Amino acid sequence: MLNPRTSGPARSPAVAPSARTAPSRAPSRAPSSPEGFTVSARQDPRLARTGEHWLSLPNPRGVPVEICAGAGVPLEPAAVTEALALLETAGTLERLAEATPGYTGPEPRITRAALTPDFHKGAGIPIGTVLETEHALLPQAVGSDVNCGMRLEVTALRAGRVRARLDALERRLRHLFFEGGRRIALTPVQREALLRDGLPGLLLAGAAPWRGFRPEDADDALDRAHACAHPAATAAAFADWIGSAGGASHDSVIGGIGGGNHFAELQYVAEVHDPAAAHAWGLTPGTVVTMVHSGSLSLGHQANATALDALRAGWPAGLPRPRDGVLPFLLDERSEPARRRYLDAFANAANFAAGNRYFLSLAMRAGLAAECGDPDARPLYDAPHNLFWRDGDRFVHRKGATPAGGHAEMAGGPYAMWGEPVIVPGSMGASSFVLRGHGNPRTLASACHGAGRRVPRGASARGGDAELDAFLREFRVVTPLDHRDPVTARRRDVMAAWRRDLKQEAPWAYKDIGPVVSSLAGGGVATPVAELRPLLTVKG
DNA sequence: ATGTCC
Repeated sequence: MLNPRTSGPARSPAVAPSARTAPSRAPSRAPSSPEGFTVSARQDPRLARTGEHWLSLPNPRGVPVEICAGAGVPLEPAAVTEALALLETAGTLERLAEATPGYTGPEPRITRAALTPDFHKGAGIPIGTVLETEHALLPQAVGSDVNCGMRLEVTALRAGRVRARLDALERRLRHLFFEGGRRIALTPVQREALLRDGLPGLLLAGAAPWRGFRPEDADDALDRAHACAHPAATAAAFADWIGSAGGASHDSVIGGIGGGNHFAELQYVAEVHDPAAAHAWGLTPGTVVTMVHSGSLSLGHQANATALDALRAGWPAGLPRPRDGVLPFLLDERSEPARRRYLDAFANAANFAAGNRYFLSLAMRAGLAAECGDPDARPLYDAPHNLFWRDGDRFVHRKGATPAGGHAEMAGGPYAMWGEPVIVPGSMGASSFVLRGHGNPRTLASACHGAGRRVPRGASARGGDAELDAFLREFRVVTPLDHRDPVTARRRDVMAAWRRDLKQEAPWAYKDIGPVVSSLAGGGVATPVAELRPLLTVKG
């Protein structure tokens, strides 16, 4: 079922995403947008190619670092520099253990790292980093949008039915998401249940019948909870939100999409690459799905800020703070109270994010139900890409990297047969992919979380007006602003800000998804199951 | 990515 237009070595399952070519007027490159942020891997002498789909990053600390990226993936030298700086944290850990009074624990270490093909520069640590440590926890290796992730639901609707109702759906979803239509009622007791015990906790505690809710959602949440439900001892860090005004009738936070690259999208299965797995997962051609990309809004930021404040305050006097600002927790007794506060707030934020993706999916269900008939939507997966996983004193941190377990990692659960669903969204207007993971140890069983930014934020704000207009003519984008409304469109200041933000997320600000997905497939990290194309995008 | 400060 692979696209015959793709040429490539027979060994690498070739993927030809139709994203760049299929929507005939879609801008695939932007001559006016700034270039020069990325190079091909062979132009960066710090990288060593070890295979068709693999590079290594030799470093003075001798930490094994594998990068999954074929020759066609553009890489950002600034992000390579950032990755090298991160590895110096190994030295920080040594000095911190020595300088911490009474530290007698095992030597804290960075044992392994991997970069996914979408990696690009982040705030201190590249987005697309997988980091394994022992006896040390790095909040910044998760990122401040704790449990940002993807949720995919498969509906019983066909693309034709949705396409015929797009105008009405657009109005309906605008109302649901941006005009007070979501009306998600949560009592303080329910908010606390969500933050402490996650979505299963909330739904099993006796869910209110929100629009779109199905009783089976509780079972689904339990079945699929895995790492997304983090029990927390307390939700004290978020007492304000739990008890905030609005309470039982309306919540102004939950149900928000967020900004940046976050979205909720109606898509359909355009191509099947792995018929057996696609059939098992309900991803048959023409099937409509809802895809949600969102995080913990302000909660993760608060958790992260709390941790960093504690780390700075407890930093040993006389030990210089690392230049890159990456501060680790040691697993010693002295840092335990602060670490506990962070772990609880982290768990609260992670639970909020997964719950919020559920509520965003409910809004999509409600919109579909009102315009197209019962979508009978069932979650395929909720995949966190900013999170850490703990196994004793070993931590696997993923920042902008998504789990891609294989049969072994998924044994005993609903994904044992085909491996873990890996949701890789393309840039706006482009195809997205569902893949299945193979548990490849070279990436610590991780895949990328998207196409990856190619042009830094801010830089991409310049130029690209013609391309943005072409994009907006081609694709249906629902935003808080109706740019086609004559009154709104006359507010030049408002429209300028809106266009600036949208341009930062435009297709030309991102890498092509094709070589990225081909790297995952060829490298044996995850193989494509189905390709999805957008019908309607809701942008926060 | 976030929501807010000057």
